[in-house]
Amino acid sequence: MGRNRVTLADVAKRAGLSKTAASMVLNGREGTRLSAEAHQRVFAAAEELGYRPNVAARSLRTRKTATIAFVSDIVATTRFAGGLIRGALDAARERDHVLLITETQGDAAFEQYAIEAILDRQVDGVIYAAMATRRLAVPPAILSGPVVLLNATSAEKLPCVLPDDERAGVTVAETLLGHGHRDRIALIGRNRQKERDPEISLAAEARLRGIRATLAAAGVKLLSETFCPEWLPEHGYTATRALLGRPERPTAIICMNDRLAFGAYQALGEAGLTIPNDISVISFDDDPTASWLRPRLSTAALPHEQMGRRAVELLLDGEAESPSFVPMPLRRRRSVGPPAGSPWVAPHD
Amino acid sequence: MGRNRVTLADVAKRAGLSKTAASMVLNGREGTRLSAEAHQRVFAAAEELGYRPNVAARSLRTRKTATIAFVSDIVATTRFAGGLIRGALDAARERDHVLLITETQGDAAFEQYAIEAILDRQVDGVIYAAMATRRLAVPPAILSGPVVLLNATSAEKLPCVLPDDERAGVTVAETLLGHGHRDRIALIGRNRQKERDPEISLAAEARLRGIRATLAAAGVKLLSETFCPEWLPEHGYTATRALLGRPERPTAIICMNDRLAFGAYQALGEAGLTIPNDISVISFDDDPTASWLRPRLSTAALPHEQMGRRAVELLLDGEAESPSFVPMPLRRRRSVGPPAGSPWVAPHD
DNA sequence: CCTCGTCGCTAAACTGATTTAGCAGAGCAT
DNA sequence: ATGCTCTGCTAAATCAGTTTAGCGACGAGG
Repeated sequence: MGRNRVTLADVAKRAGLSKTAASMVLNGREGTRLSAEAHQRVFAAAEELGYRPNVAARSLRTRKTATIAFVSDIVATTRFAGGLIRGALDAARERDHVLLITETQGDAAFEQYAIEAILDRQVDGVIYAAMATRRLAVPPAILSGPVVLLNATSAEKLPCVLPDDERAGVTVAETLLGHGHRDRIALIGRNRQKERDPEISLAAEARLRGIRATLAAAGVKLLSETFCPEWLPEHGYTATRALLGRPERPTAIICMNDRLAFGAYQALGEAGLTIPNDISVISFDDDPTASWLRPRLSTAALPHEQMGRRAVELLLDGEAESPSFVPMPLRRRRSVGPPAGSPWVAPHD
Repeated sequence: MGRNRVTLADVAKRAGLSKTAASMVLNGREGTRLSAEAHQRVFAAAEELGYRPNVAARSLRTRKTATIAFVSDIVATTRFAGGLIRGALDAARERDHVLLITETQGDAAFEQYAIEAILDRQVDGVIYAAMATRRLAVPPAILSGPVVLLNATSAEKLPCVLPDDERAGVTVAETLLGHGHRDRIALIGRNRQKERDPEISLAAEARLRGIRATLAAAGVKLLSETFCPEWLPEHGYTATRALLGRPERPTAIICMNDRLAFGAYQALGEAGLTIPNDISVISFDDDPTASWLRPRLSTAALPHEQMGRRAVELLLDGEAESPSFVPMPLRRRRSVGPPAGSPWVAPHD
């Protein structure tokens, strides 16, 4: 790859100057006393020869590689990863950086290997990303340089980027209240593990907190809270069926994520109920399938692209206070309406 | 990052030998006449000091970076990309290589930039990936080194990795025939553009070819073929509704991809039909949602991980004939059964 | 005793950039 | 004429490895 590349020496020779001069001109160094004419000649020579610096050679001297490592537990392979990487990629490009991607697959040996591989390549910094928003233990080796945690926190109080799940909980609850739902709002997806163990999830507790605070402030209590062993479609399906078997039917269901909502749609469809006429559904994540459903699902979106972008900004530009919370915008679609049988008219959305 | 790393000189000094000796030992060079004892000392010193070579320094001399560029049009961000990257990552790790990821977003300027960025970093080779299986134009700059096309072909007959869509078409048709479906098989997702223009899709034509050849060989004709402007859920929904409005109801529907099948499920559900008792559905891709559906969808899986892996193998190990077709395994789930009203018993699956 | 080959190892060149230290010449004041 | 500063530029060191060329000691053969 690139066998006969033009080197700085070639440029210097063509410009009739020394490598030093060429280097300084091309790097736009201030305070050098090279003549305007020398500048011209160097630029012209570089242009004519199509000169591109050799990053390896440069970084050997400067210890900067303009390369960021994106290390994830397993995120790079899941559907959730796309946005994270894409955002990071964009922000990196804007800063003339490039992304080296590795995956630990949650395996200690792989992690060790991955980290050595990137450290050997002298990356300028590391973005350590998690698939699920959670607290994690950062391998000590990467603490030797700049690190930003993406979708994660750690005991070390490292700079990190997190989705604002609590605020999303507020938004979701407010939306339901705004449509006139009051005392017949059901919640699907309680999960003690996720709520209690920050190493498993930070989202569950935060979303719940936001929802509860908002409803409480409006003097509203949840009709029911259904526990689920996981946040998968089948559990949403089971939970919803159980819900429909109870005497008092809810006017709205909050699902802790879209996969649960997916299952809820299936159960509601089977029961012959229409969304949102009979029951409204609202959720979190904005999984791609949310807009495949009929009616399309209203959900608070995980701002993956923004998060990936923010991580790079934090890493390269510094500043910004540490737990950087990225807002989760509500995707207003068609799954939320006024409570069944109410004379209420939906607000514009 | 890694300010005070141990260098080869440190190792050599500790072993009481020259840098040359240390280098040769650590690289396992044959034909050197260094004593067994010298080997011992170098290994011991490297181990004790935790020596790790500086890749930049090495590659400056050797012109090998043990880095592969993964350039995609837009693939890295979609749900389809995950497996591709994951497979490539795995295969790269096995060969002690690392992946540099960039995205062109289908934009010429971005592409130009991305390619310069990776060429500046002296990557050992490039994997050029497309989101949709198609023929594309390869930017000349990357032809200066080893390239493998992933999920794509080109006019230049470069080495490439493709899913075996035609064989998948055969499998899908065979499955339906195997369950006893004959003359009432409908097809959803015909699309002239996709079938005709290889720069848009290679899959449509290949899948269709496989299906037709197989049915023809069994003396079976398709009941109907429905055209769709895109392969999205809404089009599958519309097409299925249209299908159900016809006098003769199909016993099985082949969808050209899972998103169409998703829409088909919705239409069938609304019509009160049960899968597979009333109608069987089978499809292509194995999108993650395929196993969220009720019943779970039988579909010929795009072998993304295998493909990513194969691309790296092709790039690094060479050999293997060029259009490397990766089989698409059928995920046998619950959406296919014997034709409605038939006394037929489903084969084991 | 001289030459030759082999063994075990090393000095130094080389990769392509950045950076430090400093040189030659011009202009000015003393 | 001498010393000084300023201008415009360059030689050489440096980064951390790999690779080439070859050196000194030793033993064998003539």
